[in-house]
This record gives sequence, C-alpha cells and structure tokens, in this order.
Amino acid sequence: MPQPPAPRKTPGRPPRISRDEIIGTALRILDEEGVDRLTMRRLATEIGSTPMALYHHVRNKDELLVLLLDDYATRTLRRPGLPDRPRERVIVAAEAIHEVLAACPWIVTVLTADDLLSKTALWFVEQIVDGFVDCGLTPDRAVHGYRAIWYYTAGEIMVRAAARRRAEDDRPVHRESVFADLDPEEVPRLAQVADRWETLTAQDTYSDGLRALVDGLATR
Amino acid sequence: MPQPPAPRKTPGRPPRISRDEIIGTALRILDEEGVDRLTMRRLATEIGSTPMALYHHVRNKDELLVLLLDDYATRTLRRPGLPDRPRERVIVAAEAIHEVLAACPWIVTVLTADDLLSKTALWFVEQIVDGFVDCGLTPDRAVHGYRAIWYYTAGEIMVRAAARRRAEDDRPVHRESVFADLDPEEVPRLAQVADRWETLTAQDTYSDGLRALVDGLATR
DNA sequence: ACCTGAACACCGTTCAAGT
DNA sequence: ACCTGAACACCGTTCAAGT
Repeated sequence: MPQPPAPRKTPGRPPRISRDEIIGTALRILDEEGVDRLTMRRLATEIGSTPMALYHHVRNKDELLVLLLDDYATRTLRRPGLPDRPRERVIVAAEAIHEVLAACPWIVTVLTADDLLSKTALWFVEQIVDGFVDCGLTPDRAVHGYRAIWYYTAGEIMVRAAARRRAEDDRPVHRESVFADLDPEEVPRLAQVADRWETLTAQDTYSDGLRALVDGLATR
Repeated sequence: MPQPPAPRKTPGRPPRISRDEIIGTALRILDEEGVDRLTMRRLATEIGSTPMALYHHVRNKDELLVLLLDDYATRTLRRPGLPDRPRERVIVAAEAIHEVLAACPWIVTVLTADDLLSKTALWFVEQIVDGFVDCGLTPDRAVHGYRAIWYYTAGEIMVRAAARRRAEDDRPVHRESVFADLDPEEVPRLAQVADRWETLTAQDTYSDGLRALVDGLATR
C-alpha cells in the first residue's frame, strides 16, 4: 500500500486529517447515499475540511476509490474452508469473491479498475489457479481459466447491479419496448418465453453458470 | 424506437436540428475523441446550437446513449451463416455480438444500461436460446444459458476495455504493486506465473472461455 | 508539512421567455 | 413547435499563498 506523501519525522505542521479518516468518511457516504454522492467536495465538507486538503493524502479520486475497495475487501473477505476436489476448490474460491463483491453495490465503478482487487484477494486467485492446475491444466491455461471466471463474475455483478439501479429509479425499461412487438415468426423462442423473461433474468444463477464454466474449463 | 416529441403536421416553427443530426454528430465525437468528451454542451456547440435545443429531441443524455448504441448495432451487426450443430450455433451467435461490441470502446458505459441492446440483437439472442433448446435444455434453462453468456461477454469487454484505457494513459498499474512482493509460501502458483501474468492476461481468450462455458452449459 | 481561498474549466438540467 | 439565455447546483483539479 503506497503512502505517496512519505511520512517524515514530524518536521512541519501537524496533520489535521488522516488518510484513515478520509477512507472512513468516504465509506460512510458510500453506504448511506451511494457512489454517485461521493465527491471530493462532498467528502471534504463532511470531514470539516476543504477539497484541497484531501489531495495531500490521496493522489486523486481514482486512487481513493481503489483504496476504498482495498479496505472493504480486507475487512470483508474471509477465507473459506477448502474442499479436497480441485474443481470444488475453484468454485468455492470464486463464490467467496463473488459474494463480497455482490453485497457491495458501489463496487461496480471500481471493479474494472484492475483485475486484482487487493492483496487480500490474492489468496483466492491462488486457490483458483491451483485448483485448475490440479485438474490437469498447464499453469498458463490455469491463468486463462481464472480470467474466464473473472470476466463472468465481474460481468454478472455489473449487469445485475445496473438492473437493480434501473428497478430502483423505475426508469422506463428499454427492454419492454424491445419486447413489446416480438415477431413470433422471426424469433419464436423469445416470443415463447417473453412473459417469463423478467422472472427468469431476475433469478440468481451465478453458481449454476460458474459450475458450467468450471466444468467446461476443467474438461479440455 | 420512441419519438417522444410526437411529430405533428407542421404547426409551429420549423425545426433547425433533427434527431438524426444529433446522433450523427454524437457518433463523430465518440469516434474522434472518446466517450468522455461527449457531453450535451459539447454536442450542442459542435452542432451549432445550444444545449437546451437537444432536449427537444432526446429526453436526456441516457436516452441519447441508448439511441447511439442502437444505431451502431443496427449498422454493424451482420447475421452470420449458422452451422447445423446447435452448440456451434450458440458460439457463432455469441461471437458475432462480441465482435461488434469489442470493436467499440465507448460501448462500455452503455453496456450495462440494458441486457437487450436493440431490436437488431434479438435475432442473435434467439439463436443462442434456440441452440440451447436444441441441445436438450428446457426453455427456462436456455434463457439462463444466454444470461451466463451475456455476463461472460459483457465482463470480458468491460474488463479488457478498462485494461486498454489503463495502458493508454499509462497510469501506475495497481497490479504491479500487488505483485511486487508475492510470498511464494503463501501463493506459490502466482509466484510461479508472476512474470508471465501480463502476457497471459493480455491474450485474447474470449473464444476459449466461451466454448468452455457453452460445453458446460450444454452438458448438464 | 499541511491547509486554505480563489480560480479554471467544465458538467446535466430547468425555467421563463422569445420567434 | 422549436429554440435561446440565464441560471441552478454542481464537478475534479491546480496554483499561489498562508501557518
């Protein structure tokens, strides 16, 4: 964890605010009002300071967001007991990551910021890669397998978070207008499931898809 | 395609700008300068008008973005020839969608806006769902299969677009600091592949992962 | 070393008025 | 019906100066 303004031996003025206080307050705003409301200015007033004071403790807003994700992951990720079967090990590790990320709606904006969330997440990545190797994959293919899981997991979280957001401010659903006049000649299957579409896509099928993906990756 | 300000029979003042002109100019800005630079104000000056004139032709910026994606998809998506094997049909349809989306970096912001991109995309969704049904899945499971593919595809595009963006403005890579001091006792596999990580994750493995996922989904 | 004030260069959107 | 001007309520970030 880099601390860009290197802490010296108490030469100048004593700090009024700390990086920890910034992160703590930011997390509170995130929790209470959502990611849209977390702005440097808002954070500064909340903390009883000025926007510019923040820039003495974090490089910019992007760094702050990464720091927040890091902090959240470290506090929340708990290492699960691992099963013996390597394939199950992959699934349990992936599900553990998925669980904490899915519980945290503000994550979406930061999620794509990097493929490795934090040091805490490394252990989980290790389990996935190691599980694949134990399934008989080469190390290179095992890394590709991890990536496929990451794409699937990140995609699931982002797509579903967007859907939830849409449901909340009940915007006119684009889907409805697209589904309104389905041509049963052109797209018979979709016409057949049209009225169940909403229910079906609202179901949590993360684990099903994950198992399918891991099975497919392990048997090739 | 809804045209919210219903076109009447030429009562009042003749329009100076049209929705098509707005979309055309927006696409040009998107292409030339990226999605960050597309703002209502910028678009207005580019078009030789005022921000507020735009709001007479599109409800707001979100609607404009959906309109842009729609327009792009309609122009770009070409229906491929479909193989006989249902599993291959699913793969070909998914790859076709992936190809046009991946070629379009500004898509990412809109991608989560809805799971159905546009009417044009419906045919591709139909092929995927139908392919799964022909593999022996129930219609419900076929829709879940489509969703899994969508999560994987959207995730791949968003994660890789973010990586590309990062590489462009060569920001200090968070990953490097995380990888810098890997403990080979704690995470031996990662330590083993650490120096190949960059190369491995840069490789395009979309189709590999897709095939694994489809295999896994079709055999259960 | 740490913080402040003022400023730069922007945003999306609304409202009341003009043609 | 369509467009404009002015305004509201914001952004992230930089720079020069203060303590």
